[in-house]
Amino acid sequence: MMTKKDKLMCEAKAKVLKALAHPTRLWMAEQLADGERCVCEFANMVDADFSTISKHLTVLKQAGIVEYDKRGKQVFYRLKVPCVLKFMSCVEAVIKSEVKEQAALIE
Amino acid sequence: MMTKKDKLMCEAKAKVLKALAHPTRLWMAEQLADGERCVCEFANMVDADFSTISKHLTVLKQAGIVEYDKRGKQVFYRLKVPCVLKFMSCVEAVIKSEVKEQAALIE
DNA sequence: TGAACATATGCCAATATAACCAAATGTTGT
DNA sequence: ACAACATTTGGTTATATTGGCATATGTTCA
Repeated sequence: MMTKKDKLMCEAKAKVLKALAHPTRLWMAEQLADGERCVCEFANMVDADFSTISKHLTVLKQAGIVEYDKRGKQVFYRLKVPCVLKFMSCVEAVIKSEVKEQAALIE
Repeated sequence: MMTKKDKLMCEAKAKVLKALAHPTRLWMAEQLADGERCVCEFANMVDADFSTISKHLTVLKQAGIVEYDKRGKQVFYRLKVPCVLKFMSCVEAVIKSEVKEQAALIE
């Protein structure tokens, strides 16, 4: 049975996953594995409006994945819970498994 | 720079994450850690329309997270890449970190 | 063959997300 | 105080997701 407690817990977890479940946000989170970045750096690296990038970072912030630091005019974001990226090797395994199957179908 | 290749890769990964980023789907995936389940079992465990459950399972299937097996009238789903659940301990760490911070604010 | 059952699919309405532009906020240096 | 800059916020529109209902498909058993 999916209890009320289960539901609440899964909603909380889903929120975190959802935050990472966007190509741009995921990419930015991965970049932060190398250390903090300011919003302006992302603006140069990603092809999207400045405000769009800012909003994506806000989503990551609200999910508890990143934290930030205002220094002067700039805002620096960094990973708060770096383990989120360790998961990516598994996600890649899922993708590889799919690709393999599709390749097998073509044969 | 977020290259075209980066983008494609992140889109693929995001698709997998997105599939898990729904409370009901996440819960169902977690249940499958204990072994396969048929759709009818989920129907008894989750408070949602049968068709809704079926659709959620289809999303997990298309993301490559689960696979199924038709046996008689029933369809059994099981985890295809079990490591996806290992990530949950990290997701829980994110949540705990948030809860702690909020608790600290109240003090 | 036909009834009973398990699951999937199509359609639709409600809601959530994403992106851009324009405008607001906050900071630094003059 | 003002101009220049970095970032956030609000408004709007386009698109995607979700969930339920009704319907279709496929299987078993009599």
